[in-house]
Amino acid sequence: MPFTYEFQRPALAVDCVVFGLREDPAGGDQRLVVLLIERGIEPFRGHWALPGGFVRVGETLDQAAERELVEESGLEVAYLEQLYTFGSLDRDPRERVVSVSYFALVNPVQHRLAPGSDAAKAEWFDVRTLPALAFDHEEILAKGLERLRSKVRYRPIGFGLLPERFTLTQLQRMYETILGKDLDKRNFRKKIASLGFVVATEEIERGVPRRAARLFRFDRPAYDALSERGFDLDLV
Amino acid sequence: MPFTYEFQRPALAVDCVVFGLREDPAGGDQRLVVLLIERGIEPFRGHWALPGGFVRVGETLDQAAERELVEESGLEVAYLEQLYTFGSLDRDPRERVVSVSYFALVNPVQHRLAPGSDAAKAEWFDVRTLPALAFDHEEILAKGLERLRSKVRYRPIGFGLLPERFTLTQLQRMYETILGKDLDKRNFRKKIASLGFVVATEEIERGVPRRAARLFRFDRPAYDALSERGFDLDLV
DNA sequence: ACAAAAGTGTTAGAATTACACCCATGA
DNA sequence: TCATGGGTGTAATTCTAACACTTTTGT
Repeated sequence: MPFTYEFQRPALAVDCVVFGLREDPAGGDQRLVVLLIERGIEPFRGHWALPGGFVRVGETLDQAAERELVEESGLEVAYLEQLYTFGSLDRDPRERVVSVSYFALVNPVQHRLAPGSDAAKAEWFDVRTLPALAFDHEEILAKGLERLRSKVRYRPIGFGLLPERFTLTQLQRMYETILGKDLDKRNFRKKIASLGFVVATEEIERGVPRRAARLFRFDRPAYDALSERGFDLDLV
Repeated sequence: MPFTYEFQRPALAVDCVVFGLREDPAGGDQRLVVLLIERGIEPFRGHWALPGGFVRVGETLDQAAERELVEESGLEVAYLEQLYTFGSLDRDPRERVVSVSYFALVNPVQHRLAPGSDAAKAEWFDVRTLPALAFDHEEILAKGLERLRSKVRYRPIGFGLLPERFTLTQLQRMYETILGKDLDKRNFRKKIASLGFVVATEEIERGVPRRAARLFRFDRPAYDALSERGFDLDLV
């Protein structure tokens, strides 16, 4: 080992803030939800926590985050990005653990959860009514929410929360749910149309008890081309 | 140790992308410069690298970043924030090292460098004409530049690159240098005046061979009050 | 026929951009 | 007196925000 003794090798973990959208069972409202795991082992056994775990040998940080999500919940994420690294000295009561946090979005078909081995159970919680969390996970979650709310305004990440094909009303409701405010339907559609990377498909909704809406999709190549040439979106 | 063997304890380092502004000796141009260290030890001995080093026992990540800056260059930073954590497997030829990168701004009076012990020498480089860097430091630096250029547009961090008291022309030139484009003097001043947190002092420049400009300062309490009530700036 | 959401334009006000000259100072 | 940057306003244009009714479809 070429390093002198005073350098530390803290344990290295990843923790994931996973967001989804869910229809409120009572009332037609939509809610922003986050995935939590009930811890099956100490410390904080029985407490709710963000899905996560230790980084393994030969595994990058991104890989560790994705693996933990699959292991603990069976999820495939539509969007994953690194959030922030938490390194206070006493964030884990066992010993020093540095945690690299991630921010993930999953679309509605993924919401069926298959809890894995080291998690007692996994559940979606409305971000406005969270239980007390283990470790410093409240701080991590707050950082994730902040990132979602700011980034969704200028990058097309919100599509990760929707199915492949979506209606403009679904798209608008997604923004309304994340930003916590109502948007004007006509102005919203004007803006979306002007962007050029939300394109109509030939399909329409099926099986709805009303006039069926046209389905749209996010055209990533079109977006990439635009953002290459220094394009700025400012959605909403 | 409560952890099973397959978990890794990579060495943990911090690396800092430190920006400053410098007057071009030839021609009145201003340049955005970044601090690099010539490595005095292997690996990459003799190569230029970002200032940084290993995190010590009992030291948070932020503390490690600040300490490294003082040790390697004698700098006191005006602004420091965490940037991104790099965890590819082979970024260090010795063994796995995970690096938490930081992004720092220093003001001009700090530009006198006092190289420390484990750095052969420290020097400022124009960001447009960088040498080849050690490790994955080019990637880290690119991330830092990207962060600076995007964040400076909506947060008042650019003041970290200026002296306490500055003229409006200095402020404008700072934005022009970072963003790489010219701004209109009258529109720029109108915008700054409308923000309300760049306030005139009683002082004017001294010792300049021309009409002296009024000095302004950044009023942090005024900014904090504004940004509390959901204010959005959109500088420039 | 009715309920429920889909779809569609215009106008007023606000914000942004383009643009040029006189002033004060020190050398 | 000259060179240098300091300081200032207006008009055209673009963008944003407010606003309501008709259409389609399934029950």
